[in-house]
Amino acid sequence: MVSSTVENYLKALYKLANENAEVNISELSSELEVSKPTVNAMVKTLQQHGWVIYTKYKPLKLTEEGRKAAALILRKHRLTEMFLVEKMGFGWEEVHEIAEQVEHIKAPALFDRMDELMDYPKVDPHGSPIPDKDGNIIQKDSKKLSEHEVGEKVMLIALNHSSKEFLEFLDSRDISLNTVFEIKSVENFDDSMVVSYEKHPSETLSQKVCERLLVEKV
Amino acid sequence: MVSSTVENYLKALYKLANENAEVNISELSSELEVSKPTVNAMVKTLQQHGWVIYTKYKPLKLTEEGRKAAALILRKHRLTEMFLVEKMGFGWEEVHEIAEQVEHIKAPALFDRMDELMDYPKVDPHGSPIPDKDGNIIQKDSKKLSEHEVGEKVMLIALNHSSKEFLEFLDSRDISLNTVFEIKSVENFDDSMVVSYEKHPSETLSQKVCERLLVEKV
DNA sequence: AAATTTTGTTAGAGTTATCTAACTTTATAT
DNA sequence: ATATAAAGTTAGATAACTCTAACAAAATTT
Repeated sequence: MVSSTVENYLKALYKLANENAEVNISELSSELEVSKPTVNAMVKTLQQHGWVIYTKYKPLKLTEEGRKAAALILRKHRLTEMFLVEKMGFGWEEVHEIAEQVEHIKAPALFDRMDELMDYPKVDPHGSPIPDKDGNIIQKDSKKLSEHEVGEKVMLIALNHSSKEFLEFLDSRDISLNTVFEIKSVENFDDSMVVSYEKHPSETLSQKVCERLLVEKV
Repeated sequence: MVSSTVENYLKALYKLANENAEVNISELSSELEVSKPTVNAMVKTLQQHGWVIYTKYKPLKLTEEGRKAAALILRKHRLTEMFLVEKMGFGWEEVHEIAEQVEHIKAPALFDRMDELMDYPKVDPHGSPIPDKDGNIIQKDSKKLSEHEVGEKVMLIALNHSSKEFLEFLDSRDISLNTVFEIKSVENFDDSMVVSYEKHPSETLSQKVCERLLVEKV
């Protein structure tokens, strides 16, 4: 049986492979906060599962089976997050740590039931897509709020990064998925944006925030 | 942080201590299906946590802290089982294996929320009491069906053992918690009982079954 | 092109949880 | 009360996962 440890390496590899296609041992090492020799050793295990192709001194390549196996863990993670929010009343900033543990549970029926009870949700509480049972993932296309221009109306459909701190910041400004922003102005100096939405006629969002909000035009 | 492995030793110790007060290394060894030297080594870990008192060649004694720590794991297990049945539509025969994994999750909020959503249940789906947050457990007193006599009317309030096979047997006879039996006759030869309940005017239950049904007079 | 930095590997060791084999202690039976 | 059986311990080994120190290879800089 695959250990949680191995599953976490696979998840990290998948995440980095989505950003860069090729992944270094060093990158994995800092992503997982373990030493490079530890990653080096673990690569052998991943290779034995057929999840990665590796030759000495070359970058890691995730195989199709690796991609699928990782997506299925992600599926468990995101179904759990959605279940915790939708069916158990947790806030979107509380669910990541719990899902980090629940995702390793070996009980397909549990996740199938969550899926069913929520009527097969397509995204998690942060707008990230939930892979299907075959590990296929449909990424809705969206742009960063920062890429839009004055006058545009856009709806928040997902978040780029979902740290607790960022989620709490959004809570404090009453920003949630599906919030519709109208861009009032863009500050040239620091790329901050002034937007209006719902009961907030004028709110300034820093560039850092605008880069993390994924929106689509409405 | 306490590993699941250690938690499983503690659980087993707690279970055996409820049956015998004093527990042998050998008993633990066969309960957990690990070798005696392995148990021997683990006892040192349990001792370091202050969960057990041990001197060479003497039986193990669970401490009060050990009892409490074990009860809190049992609490997580039983809340999970009840949640799976009550809120997720699982059958009582499906939940043990899942709860066996979920009980090791370190997220008090998850279990508090289950508790709250179910309005603080007192028993799990098999009628076993759910320990409170301080590890206190209220054992309802009950007798085995086999200890009752012809003519008595009794209600099923819990099960002694909850193997999947036994639970499936009960399902097949439409027996569930709160089923009220009237004892029609007792067979001297094999101690089987003929009972009537609900839509079953006459059903024969073997002694083995009658010993596993915990009932109270109605 | 050589020097430096970054990246990757090897070697050796520690921890946790497990095993078997061999031995000792305690309990049981004749 | 001695022999046998059961229970417990010690020693030594293994597997998974981690580390640091030292070295080698590859990439980058000057």
